[in-house]
Amino acid sequence: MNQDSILRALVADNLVSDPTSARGRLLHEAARLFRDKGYERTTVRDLAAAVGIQSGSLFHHFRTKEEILKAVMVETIRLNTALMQAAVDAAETDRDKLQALVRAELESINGQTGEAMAVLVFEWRSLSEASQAYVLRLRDIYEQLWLDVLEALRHAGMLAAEPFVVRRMLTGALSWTVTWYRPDGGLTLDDLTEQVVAMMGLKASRA
Amino acid sequence: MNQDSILRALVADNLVSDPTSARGRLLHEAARLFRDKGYERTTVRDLAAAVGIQSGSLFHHFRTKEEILKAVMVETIRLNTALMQAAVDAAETDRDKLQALVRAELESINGQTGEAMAVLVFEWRSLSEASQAYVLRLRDIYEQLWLDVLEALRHAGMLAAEPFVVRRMLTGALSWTVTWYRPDGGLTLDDLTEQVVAMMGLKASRA
DNA sequence: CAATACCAAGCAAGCGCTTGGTTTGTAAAC
DNA sequence: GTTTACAAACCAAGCGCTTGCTTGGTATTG
Repeated sequence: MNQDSILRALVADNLVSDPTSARGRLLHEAARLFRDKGYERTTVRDLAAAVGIQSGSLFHHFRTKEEILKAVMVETIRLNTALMQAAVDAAETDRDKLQALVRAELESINGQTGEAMAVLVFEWRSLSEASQAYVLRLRDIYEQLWLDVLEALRHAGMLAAEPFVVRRMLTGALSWTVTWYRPDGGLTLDDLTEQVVAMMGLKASRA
Repeated sequence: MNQDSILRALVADNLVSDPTSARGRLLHEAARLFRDKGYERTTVRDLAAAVGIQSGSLFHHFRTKEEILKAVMVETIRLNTALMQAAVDAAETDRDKLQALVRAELESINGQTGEAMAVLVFEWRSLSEASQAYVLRLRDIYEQLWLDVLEALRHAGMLAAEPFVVRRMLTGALSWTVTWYRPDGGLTLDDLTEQVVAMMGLKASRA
């Protein structure tokens, strides 16, 4: 399963919008605008202009502006959960699984879905409470992928801190790369992955 | 130099507003509101109501709403830079200095100045470019404190990754605690500091 | 008696969203 | 293979409300 086929499978199940459809293009532009200017500073007129329609026509596709924000977040989580799952499945050892997760999350934050991931981090409070609860449930699935791997490492004596603390620190550290990492800065995502794993100082397995 | 005397010195030099003055109280309330609802969602009427005056009266103290956001950020950085400097100076070894910095930053994020620190992280884009540039210069001083310590550790062979990468990861990891850490959750800031330092897996000095 | 701090009222602009009507794509009916 | 039918997609206009900020005047304080 490569990235493209994972995306296609989700589109087929109607869990993610086809990027070439009107809805898909709007969500992509919305993610970019929300990241660049913030949700509140982005007007429905901005969103409409970005896809070349009138502001009123937006409401043919979405009932409210907030629904657009929610859709950006929901679809992003769905896609990345599937990508993460594939990354974990493809790795052999727990250490490799962790490295694969770090690499995949860095990719999701700084690659194709980067705009949407930044929105997920920085525009959280602009979601209504009901939407927050919904997105949170999706996020839990995603987080469990991490915790399973970290707990295995902890159990093997390779991890010096509590898995849930480690995961939260990693969430912050990796999310934050969106504010400073630039692929043309002489540091590849592989380099970065290596540095992160090195920094964590995993010990040799007791087993 | 304890924390109170550091604050008093800054107030005396007019670098930070007296927390008991009208301006100081407004900035404190503004930080709280900006963190809770975001800068854009917080209206000047909200701000005025929080200190018990009319919205128009705000503009006697600040020329624009953005100036309030800028003041929150500037004063917070000034205070925390001074606190950090004191923490570093008080520690002996480089390892202890790092631990002191981690502890101090966790304190600043989750303690008294927590609201303002969260604003600094999440409301950055709401600042005008001119203000961003100004705040960035102040931040550089603060960051250099960290880099000096991390470079010393690296030089001693205790650090497995590049200092500037480590600092950026730490910035993200520690900032992120504001979204999940609760002091009443059975984990003290000391515990957390310990876990962070443990997670980094500092090696024994070569010296 | 001047400066500082505030109030009451409201303006101009921009906001999300609605409305009534027109175009466009598609596919069956003839 | 043209006509008819109809929904989806869109436009032009603008409504009602909120926003940051201004104005002219009044207390309060040293």
